[in-house]
Amino acid sequence: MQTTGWFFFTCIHSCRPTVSADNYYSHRFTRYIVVRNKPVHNHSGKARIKDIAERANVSPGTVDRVIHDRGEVSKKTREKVLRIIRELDFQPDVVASTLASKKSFRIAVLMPRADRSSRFWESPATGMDDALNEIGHFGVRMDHYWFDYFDRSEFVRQARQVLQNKPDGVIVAPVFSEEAGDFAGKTIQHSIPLVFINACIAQQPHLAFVGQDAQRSGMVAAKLMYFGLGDKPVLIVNFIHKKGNQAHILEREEGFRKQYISNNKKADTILHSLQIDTASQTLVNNILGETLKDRPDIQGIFVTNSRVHRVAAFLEKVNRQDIRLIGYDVTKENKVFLARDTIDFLIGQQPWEQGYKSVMALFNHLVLKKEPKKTQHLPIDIITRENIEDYHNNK
Amino acid sequence: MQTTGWFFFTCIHSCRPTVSADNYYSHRFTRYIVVRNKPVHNHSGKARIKDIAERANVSPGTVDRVIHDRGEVSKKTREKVLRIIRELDFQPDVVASTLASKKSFRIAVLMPRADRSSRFWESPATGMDDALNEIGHFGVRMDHYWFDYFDRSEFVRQARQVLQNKPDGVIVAPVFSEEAGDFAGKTIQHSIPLVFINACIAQQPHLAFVGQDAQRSGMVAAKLMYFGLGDKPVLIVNFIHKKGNQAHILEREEGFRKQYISNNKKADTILHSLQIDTASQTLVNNILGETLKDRPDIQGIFVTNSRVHRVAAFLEKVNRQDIRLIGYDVTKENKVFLARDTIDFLIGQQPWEQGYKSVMALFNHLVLKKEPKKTQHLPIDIITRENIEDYHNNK
DNA sequence: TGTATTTTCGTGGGCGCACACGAAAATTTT
DNA sequence: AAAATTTTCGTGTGCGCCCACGAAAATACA
Repeated sequence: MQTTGWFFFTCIHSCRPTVSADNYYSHRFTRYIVVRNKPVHNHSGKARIKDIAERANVSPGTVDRVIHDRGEVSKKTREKVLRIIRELDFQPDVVASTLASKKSFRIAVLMPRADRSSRFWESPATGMDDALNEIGHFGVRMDHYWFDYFDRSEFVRQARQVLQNKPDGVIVAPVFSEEAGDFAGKTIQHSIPLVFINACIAQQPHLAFVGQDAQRSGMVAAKLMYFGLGDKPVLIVNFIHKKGNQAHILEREEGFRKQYISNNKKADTILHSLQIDTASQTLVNNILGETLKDRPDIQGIFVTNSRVHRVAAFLEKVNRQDIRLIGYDVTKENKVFLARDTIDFLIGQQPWEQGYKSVMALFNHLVLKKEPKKTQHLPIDIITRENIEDYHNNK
Repeated sequence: MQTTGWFFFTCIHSCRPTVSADNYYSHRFTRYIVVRNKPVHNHSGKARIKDIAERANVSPGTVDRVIHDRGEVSKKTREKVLRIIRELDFQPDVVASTLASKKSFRIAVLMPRADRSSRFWESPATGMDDALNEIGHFGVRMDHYWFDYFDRSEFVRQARQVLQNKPDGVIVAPVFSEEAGDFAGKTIQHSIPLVFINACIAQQPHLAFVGQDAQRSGMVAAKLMYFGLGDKPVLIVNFIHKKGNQAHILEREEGFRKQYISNNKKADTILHSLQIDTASQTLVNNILGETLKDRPDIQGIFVTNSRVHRVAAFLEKVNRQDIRLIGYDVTKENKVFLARDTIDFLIGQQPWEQGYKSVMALFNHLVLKKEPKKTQHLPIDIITRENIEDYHNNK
């Protein structure tokens, strides 16, 4: 890749007109003339179907049939062609191929819509759009099937729609893990490649998973908390809707606990865990208020998802900004409290990248025929008041 | 983008054979027949050169000449064609265009080689390679012009080489800002688009800058330091080679100071700054040893570049791991100390992304004819022992 | 051995665009 | 008004691959 530069370029342009010695074969009867001493590759340095055909003494059509496994080729020729393909390391020209086939790929995206309760899913969607913009020329199309983050039945309905429409590839956010598992199973049956975004159902076969290592993100949070607090007691808050199924949120707590305990030299570190199943600020205030009355020694709070702004609002209300607060995701609400330093750190999931990379994974598979990395863990971003602007800048 | 899905796809495939009603024009004399009521777009939904030609009553060749501003078109026809192009919102098909033109673009990359003193530049190179892999089909080539990070004259020599070879686009790491400024000026003269990577010379016109906001990264470091230390004195260490010119490294210190002071409520925060111009560990030990003897109250050290591992080694030697240590970049050496918690945080620059995005910026400009974002600030990564694995995972 | 099938293959016409070539129209010169 | 230029334009070929069509070769059957 380093040495193909200037000289080579000159060569391309000056030599081209004289090199194209095509049509070595002309008729079925005369068969093909094997041209010895002819360079393996044509001027562009890459073997073409025509080159293969010449070498194999067959027509381009036959080579094409072999390449696409379209049958109608005798075993013997097939093998000869395959051998030569390997010999010349033939790689079909994606550009020409796209142009000729005019085939278009449809990617179905099954993910929560961004609503007032959380705008989180806006960013992945943007990332997907941006990716599509770069590769749309290859005939890749995208269809969105949105569902409400808390509406299990809508998920199921939309999933059914997706299957009915038989897309060429699927991206799914497995918010409801059981139903998503079913869905994943079915895509496999139809041999539709599937990419998990944001969370993963490891048991189900999939083309790729793009998202964060939940447990490790919890560990990072613990690290930050410990850095600021040392061996002081910490409260963990899970906002979990009882109908939702958020395995990866629990993993975050697990990671946090593991790390925090291992950091602490003293044995009496107190980690208190709290489940809150409500969106009402008043109720949150009550619950937290009582908890803090019970344990006035609590110096830090870790919230395992983006609803950390609820806790922040509470802390400001009771004037306890001294308590260290760490949560997830750069949302509009959280940004306000981060700016005021009530929230100390947010853990970011690089949502834009998640969208971008999921599309790219499918693109690589469908168009370029290259297998993407199966697990694409995104960096765990730590967002502070100071770096938040960059975070959104180029997304 | 959302609504082109299934139905449309069906349409493409079932309608295609019957739609292609070409050759509406046949001879110069008969002129072209204006077909009324014919749909604006062809079956694929996008206008082609041929469609323009029909509408304008000219031949495809003429349209082509207009599109490429190749002259030989009367003013009147030219304007008519342009009007119709706008009307139909014609966008040339990049795929077909690439295939037909067989033009190749050469990107010249002028950046430091990764050597034993720092492997940092390995990652951007990888990112570039990976990007090239995705877009190489469009005839994009890349040539590297490496220089030694400390060798100003080699930079100049290589820069001259680049200009001599007249590439179609340039990516440069402006390590020596004066010389890089000259170079940038010259690329402009030759109207070669230029992308700054890692650091930027804002005065020079450029297509894009991909890198970090240096000052803000210093602020983040300060935030972390303050989170752990509160109002305690901190030492800032700059490893600056006197011959090098690293404006952005000084910006990091500036950002750190600004933030640290604003965080502190007390006025007596001590920030002590130290310049070290040597690679020798022994000398580093001596200098740091004396400094710490002078000011035993120092509780944290901020190192403004990747040579933080020197300080870490010292701290371990004198058994002062209690001192908080923050530096830059995930290098092999730094990783060791991060794993042992001697280094508390590393600030990452997403080097892989820097490489990837610089190439993509040029690709967008050269091939897709879309202007990339001019300033692409990457997120400021905070790397801890806990999240370091992900950081390298998919790069 | 001759005919009907089935298998295996070659050919040709695109895909949308770039570009060279030469011919027609417009303009200038005699 | 005819000839010589210059300007403007249409046509044809090809980029590398896909795919439909039909024809030749191989096999089966009578």
